[in-house]
Amino acid sequence: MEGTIVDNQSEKISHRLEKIFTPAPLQVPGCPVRDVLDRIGDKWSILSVLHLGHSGKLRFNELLHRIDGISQRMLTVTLRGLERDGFVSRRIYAEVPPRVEYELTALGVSLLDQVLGLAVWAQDNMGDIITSRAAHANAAGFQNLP
Amino acid sequence: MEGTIVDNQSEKISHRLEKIFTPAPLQVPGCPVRDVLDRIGDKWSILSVLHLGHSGKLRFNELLHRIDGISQRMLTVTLRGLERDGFVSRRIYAEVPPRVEYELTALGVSLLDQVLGLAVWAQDNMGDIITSRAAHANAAGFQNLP
DNA sequence: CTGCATCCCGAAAGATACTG
DNA sequence: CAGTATCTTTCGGGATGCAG
Repeated sequence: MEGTIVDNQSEKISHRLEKIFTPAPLQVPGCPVRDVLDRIGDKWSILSVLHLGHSGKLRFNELLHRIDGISQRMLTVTLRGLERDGFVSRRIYAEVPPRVEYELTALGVSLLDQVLGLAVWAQDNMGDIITSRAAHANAAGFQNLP
Repeated sequence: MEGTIVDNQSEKISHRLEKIFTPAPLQVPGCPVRDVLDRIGDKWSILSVLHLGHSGKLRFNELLHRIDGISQRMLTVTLRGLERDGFVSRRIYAEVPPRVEYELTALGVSLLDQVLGLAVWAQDNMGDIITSRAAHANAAGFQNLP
């Protein structure tokens, strides 16, 4: 496999591809890549991580108001998942009224580092994506004209 | 906000966080980050991109057999989405039997580059995640004992 | 071989109301 | 304030059949 776009653009890419495909070829059961991708793929986890990274410690209601569109229930579910995987710490203060603070762990910060790469990429390349979508929308539109 | 874990670990992180949060604070409608994250968050897009990056040009049935667990329908849907966003090119050969080859575009390769960061990270840190999950499973187990 | 159309189900997500 | 409980709705995606 020589001369592909991948090889031409970045030698590092093929090295990392080997690393990913070598142990197990991305099989569904028990594949780390699949597993982590499923987590960060859900609707709210990444947003939560980005906000926690941006603001540091945050209380439940602070997160609830910062993450646009999330419901109380989904914030709870999301935070429980992130805590379970060790990305977020949950600190409860025995006060009245109760106070709970969430913060990224070291593992969470290292995840944030990766996710930021993707987020910045998304911002930088959104123009190209929009353009491509518009082109395909036009092409599709021609098919359906009366 | 000084002295947070984020600041201590990597100065670059805060710079990129600013970049992400500056234009619009991750609002749901029309946010590039959300948009791209939704796409790569679906069950099969990333896997398809990884396989196309690994093998170069691939035919429909080759992809179907390499991506463990995907159905014919979902492969079609996934490839259409990736093509629409400009990540994958689709080349049809007017032959009998018909042949269609898929390949990453330059934009697709640049996405692959980002995704690989995440994939390698996932492999490297899976141990910690498993450990954390086990700990929480035990903790939960105690709550439910008779 | 490629891949669209249709039907259908279970899981995920939203809305709402209630509690320590 | 910080959740939990419950109900309802949405929808991803699997199975199947058909077409170019």
